[in-house]
Amino acid sequence: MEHERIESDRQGPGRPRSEEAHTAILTASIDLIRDVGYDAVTMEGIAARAGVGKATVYRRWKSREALVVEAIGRIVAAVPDPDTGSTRGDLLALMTATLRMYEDPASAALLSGLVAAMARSAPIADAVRTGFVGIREEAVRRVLRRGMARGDLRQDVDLELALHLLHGPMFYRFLITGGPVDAALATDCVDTVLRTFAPDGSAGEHSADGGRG
Amino acid sequence: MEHERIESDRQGPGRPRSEEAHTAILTASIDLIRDVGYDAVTMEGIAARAGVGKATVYRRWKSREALVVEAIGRIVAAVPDPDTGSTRGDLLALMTATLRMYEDPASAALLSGLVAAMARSAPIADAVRTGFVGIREEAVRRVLRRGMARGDLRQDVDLELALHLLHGPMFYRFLITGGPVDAALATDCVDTVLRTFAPDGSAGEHSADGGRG
Amino acid sequence: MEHERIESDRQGPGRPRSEEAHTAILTASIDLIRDVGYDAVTMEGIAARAGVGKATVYRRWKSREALVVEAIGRIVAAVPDPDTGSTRGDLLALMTATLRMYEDPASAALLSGLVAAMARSAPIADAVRTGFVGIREEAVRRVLRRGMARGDLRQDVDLELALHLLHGPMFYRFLITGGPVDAALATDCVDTVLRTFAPDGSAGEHSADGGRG
Amino acid sequence: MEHERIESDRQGPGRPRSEEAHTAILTASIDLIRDVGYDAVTMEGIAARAGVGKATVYRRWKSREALVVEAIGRIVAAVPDPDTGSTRGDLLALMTATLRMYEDPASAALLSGLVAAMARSAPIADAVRTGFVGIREEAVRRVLRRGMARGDLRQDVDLELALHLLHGPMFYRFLITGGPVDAALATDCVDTVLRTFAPDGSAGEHSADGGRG
DNA sequence: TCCTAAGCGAGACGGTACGTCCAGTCTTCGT
DNA sequence: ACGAAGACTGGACGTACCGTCTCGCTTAGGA
Repeated sequence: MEHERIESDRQGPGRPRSEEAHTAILTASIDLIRDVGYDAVTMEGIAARAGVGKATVYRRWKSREALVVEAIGRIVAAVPDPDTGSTRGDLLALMTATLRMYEDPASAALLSGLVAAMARSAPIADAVRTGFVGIREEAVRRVLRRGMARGDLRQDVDLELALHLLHGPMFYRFLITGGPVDAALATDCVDTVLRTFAPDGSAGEHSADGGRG
Repeated sequence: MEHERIESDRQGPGRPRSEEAHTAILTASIDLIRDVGYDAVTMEGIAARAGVGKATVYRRWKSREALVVEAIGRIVAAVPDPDTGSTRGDLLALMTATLRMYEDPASAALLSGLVAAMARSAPIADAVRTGFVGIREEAVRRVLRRGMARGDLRQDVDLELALHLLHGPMFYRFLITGGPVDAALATDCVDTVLRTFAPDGSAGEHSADGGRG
Repeated sequence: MEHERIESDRQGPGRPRSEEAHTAILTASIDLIRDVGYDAVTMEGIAARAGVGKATVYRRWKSREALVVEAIGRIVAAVPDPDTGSTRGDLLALMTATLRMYEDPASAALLSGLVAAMARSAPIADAVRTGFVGIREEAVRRVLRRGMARGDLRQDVDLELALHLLHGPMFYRFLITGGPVDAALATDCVDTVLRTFAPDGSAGEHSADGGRG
Repeated sequence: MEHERIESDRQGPGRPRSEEAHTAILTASIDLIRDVGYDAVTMEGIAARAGVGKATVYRRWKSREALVVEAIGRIVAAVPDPDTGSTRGDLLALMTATLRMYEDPASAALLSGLVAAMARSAPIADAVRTGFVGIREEAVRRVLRRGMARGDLRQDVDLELALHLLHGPMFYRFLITGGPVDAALATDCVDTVLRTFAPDGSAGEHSADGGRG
């Protein structure tokens, strides 16, 4: 998440960085994204709105993307670790959390910007993969492993394929088709995974219709 | 596609517009998107690379977006309309064509640039959707409808879901996880779709293993 | 004088440079030097005061120094070439003209600014020497040569020494002691020069008292 | 000389100021003037070169000028009080001491900077007048008064005019014409003063040629 | 032997100006 | 009336210093 965040954890010499300024900058960033849109957000504008010098912004984040990543990270960072008793319930809970990210305009704007940044910058891509995406993927893996242990799924589930089947379609719809990223799509993806990796003797237990109708 | 293109079809008085200049500008745009990415493309840079005055660019397109939209239209590559006899063969043929796009470094760079552009510009997003993506999706729909007619698939296939299950995972891997977009993934997706929408009496006809081993 | 001026005499293609902008920039520069002093003059301030973009300033002058040098050139006031019939009268006329420069608050402020600029910039110093000071010195030399020809002065007058004796004390008082730069001082300097370089047989013709009492 | 020096003579409670830091700052200042020139000297650079915090510099001097004045004061402070037996010898001794100041590059750079500072700051101007200039002027007055008592000069010497005739020309040459401030000029000035204020019966005792040839 | 006060190096703070780049518009000349 | 060339105003970029303000840490004198 802090992919380009300039770290300074240890308390070295010198005046410590102001947490006030930090917060003011992040708040200003979010406000500006919401007010004028991601493209119109400038470092100069953020500094001015936050009542902060430009150098204070650059001291903490090397780029606008890095800053916005952290800003929005404050909103969408929480990823649940659901335990509803059924694999289907757990997966739906995770997907619903992800849905909320797509549905919130600010988060969606950030996500678009992140993808644009990832397309051109390997470091940003890595950071987003490990920080932003990684924790969501790990949550999915946890649920799937629990499902295998529980017997809801086959023992040889291809975790990576399942992951792609769950996240890929929503991502594609969000970025490419521009259609609604809604509960129906999420449910379809979950049921597709459940059917694909259903235990041998129970094919059809979760029918595609069962999840929607 | 020509959403913001400034038209001038009628042959008024004075020197007619140079078709050379037109082409040079579009070519320069595509080259620059490939080389430096959409964000780093500037009108100034396009004009310079095309050996053209800035006013000449603005005279024809009123924004960078409008220009890029038209440039994209020029590179909508031909998409095959395979008829191998089986739905699985047809889908694999389509996916293989798409694969080649991801695998070719130049195409991949362009694709990244397009996504970045889409993320920042609704008109570009629309243009890419209807032009670039649309023809690929239509090819998939044709194959799926033929499969339904042929009896390879259920009669009530959710075309949109199928489409997302086919393209989403590859797209996600390409942009987000950065992993290999290869035949294995393509085959898994095809088989997932075939199983999900298999006719009622023939579940398991195409096993996931069968498509890979 | 145009030491760092960026030349563009030939009329190439493209929009010609605006003479309006040029004048506005120079005027703004002079005004600002007068108002806030050389050190406090900034390119940003000049551009703002002139109602001009910064790039327009930098397109014409590479540096603040280069700009100020040309601005100075514009204010090289006319220097009289008096011919009162006597060397003493001519010198007093020249010194009175110089006096007016010291006495006028605006000119004095500008002069201070120039000296400050000269102390920090060799190119500016050169420009002031040749453009501002030079013509005044040449006027003094003309009068002295005429005095030598007329027989008011010795034939071997050390022109440079005379020049320093005339201008040095007033300059010193203006900048260093801060005392009044008045007619009394000017007259004393003139008479000192006349006595120092009086023809051999006429020492004391112009007594120091004679010029004041 | 310590015009803006911040005093702290009394030994209050708390840690006393480090004489090491003091010396390091002054040394760093002189080194930097010599190395990069007065213009390029920054408080930040001085502190860094001295291995000292910026606050330590500002605690002692409130401006760059104040600091540099003291720094160079350590070199050029001494003014002789010559007694060679003749007024001419005494004046030449004083002027030679002043000459050395103009000839030393570091001192000359400081002098330029001081004039620039004086041109804009009354407090600095006053401080330089009373400190830097004052002690030199007082030395000249002492010598002239001794000359009057001795009978080398008239009893009604205009001390201020004499002072201006001695220092003005050198100062003018240094700042304005940029020519050499050398012994020849100094001697000419001294002899001009001696002739101007020679006792009534002894005009020409010190001819201009006598002082040079 | 602690306490208090002021010093210390370090470096972050809100700012200002730098010199560059590009946006989008506006002239000029030559074709 | 087009073309290219390039100047125009405007404004964001990322950097360097400004002079001030904390930090944690000495380093003294007085309690």
